[in-house]
Amino acid sequence: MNNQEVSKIFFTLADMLDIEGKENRFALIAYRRVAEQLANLDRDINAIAQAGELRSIAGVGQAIAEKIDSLLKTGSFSLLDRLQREIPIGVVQMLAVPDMGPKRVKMLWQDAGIQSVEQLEQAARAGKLAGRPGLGPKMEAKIIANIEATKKRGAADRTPLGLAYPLAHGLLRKLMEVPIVQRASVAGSLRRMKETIGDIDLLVSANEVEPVMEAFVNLPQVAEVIARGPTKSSVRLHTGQQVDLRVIQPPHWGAALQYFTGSKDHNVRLRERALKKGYSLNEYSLTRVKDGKDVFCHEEREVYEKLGLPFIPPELREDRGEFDRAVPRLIELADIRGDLQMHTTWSDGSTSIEEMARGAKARGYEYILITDHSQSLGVTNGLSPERLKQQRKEIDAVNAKGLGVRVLQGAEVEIKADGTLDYSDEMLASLDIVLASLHTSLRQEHDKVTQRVLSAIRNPHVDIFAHPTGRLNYEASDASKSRPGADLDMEAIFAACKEASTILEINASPERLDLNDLNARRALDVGCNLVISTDAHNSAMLGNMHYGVAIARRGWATADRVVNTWPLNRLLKYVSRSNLES
DNA sequence: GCCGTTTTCGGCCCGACTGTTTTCAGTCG
Repeated sequence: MNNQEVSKIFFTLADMLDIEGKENRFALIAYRRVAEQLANLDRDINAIAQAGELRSIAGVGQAIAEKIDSLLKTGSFSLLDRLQREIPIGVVQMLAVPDMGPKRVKMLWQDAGIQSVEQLEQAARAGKLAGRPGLGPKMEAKIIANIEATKKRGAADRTPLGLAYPLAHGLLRKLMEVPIVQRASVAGSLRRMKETIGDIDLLVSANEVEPVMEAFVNLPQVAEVIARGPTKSSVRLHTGQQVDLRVIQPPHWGAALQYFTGSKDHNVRLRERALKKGYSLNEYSLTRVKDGKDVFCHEEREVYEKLGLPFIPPELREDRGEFDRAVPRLIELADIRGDLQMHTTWSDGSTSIEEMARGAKARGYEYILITDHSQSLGVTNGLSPERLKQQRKEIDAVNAKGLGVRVLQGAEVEIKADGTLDYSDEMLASLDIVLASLHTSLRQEHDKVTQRVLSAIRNPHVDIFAHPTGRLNYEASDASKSRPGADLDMEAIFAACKEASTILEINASPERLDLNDLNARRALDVGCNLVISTDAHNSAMLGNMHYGVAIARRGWATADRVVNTWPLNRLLKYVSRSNLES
């Protein structure tokens, strides 16, 4: 059982106890906090259990540690067994319908015998919900609409970052055109740059609320207004995403931005700390408990300062130790000096080498690495050894033009199903920097695919292991192209990369983001170095770098551990040194 | 159920909006 599966069981356990309605609500909070921690863990839960270190996980005490142990050894524990016997799974699934919480689910299950989302829909359509306690005709209609919307959106209830980011900033630009708007920002998981986004949260400060709300709900992207109050409105876009807008008075900006950026768990920890310092914190201000005096924070930074904390960047606000560990200066986009994965018209890209070089120069880069595909990847027009030699001549010619950016020759070399590489050692030695990656036979079983990758990582000519897991995460409309990553032993991969000085890539392409944040953090803890590359297939895609930087920041990366922040001579020395060492 | 520069018991973050209500419960974040 992996981390995500164990996490899910604790979420479901809390849901079942919630429906049952007998358990102390703080116990539910405890189970949910642990579920959240498990989902955010950067090490394998089985390894932690074997080491007897379960209680080192925040929120895990004696009782939950025993439950996890039992779960990993036997697949269940007694409380879970009992609840699963007593509560049909369809009843729990009703909680996924918006406006259906534990109280309503329990009431409809026990009083009306409704045991699934399908039965809930039938009952609502038959008019059998209205009239029951707390339910009227409006809620009945809403539940039908909610079920329909859920069906329409399908399994993908979260929006990939690469889609949500431009969408949200487009809306924000429109809101900033409203004359009375003073400041505006994205908030929530989007500001934290999570790889997928639930709702898009926007925050605006203005002295007057109504004109902003009016502009918001009338934006052309809005399909439906879900809620509209004096400080907050929620809408659904034609593209399906829910967007929440909060409008606050200018003096509240700092507290409000902090509050609406979350995460929820981060905020709970922060407010606990505030209480210990004698303040109550809400989205408007810090309030001194002893005399009720409000302390306004015009800037978000002041909230942390007044509580005696360093500023915690949004990407770290996940209750993953950010209050207990020293917060380093994280890498920034401006630290990036070059891009070390891109494709050109030589293989499956649509931009020439020279155009890529010019695009990189425009972004202020000092160097780029051309990494067209190797020969066996036929669908991408991968390069034969002969064409690779011809490409070198073109690169030399581009460098001779003095564009102000150094073009290096590399390749994205396929790690074939048997673990061998797609070019001879002699060919690899002729390249400046070599990437190796998986595109085929991703579904090999755990040990086989891990060994295959380990042999590539240990090849002295391989400098970078690119998009390590191979996962793809397309938006819902294109979900058929999505796929989970290979079943790799990441601990073994990280250990081998450290040993061989092989660099691990964070692929900044929005449908990859691979390594993800948790893997990046673990890789850094183990001692590996990273590279952030766009994998651009045209010069516009070089602009995806900021997504990769965000993932690195979420992994607590400093610039020094990311090799494409280094000057070129340091980078080249490093990769040649690693060749010699191995 | 967890936890402790208010430690082994008594606390546990804080508020907005809707619908169904005559003052609030339920849901959501």
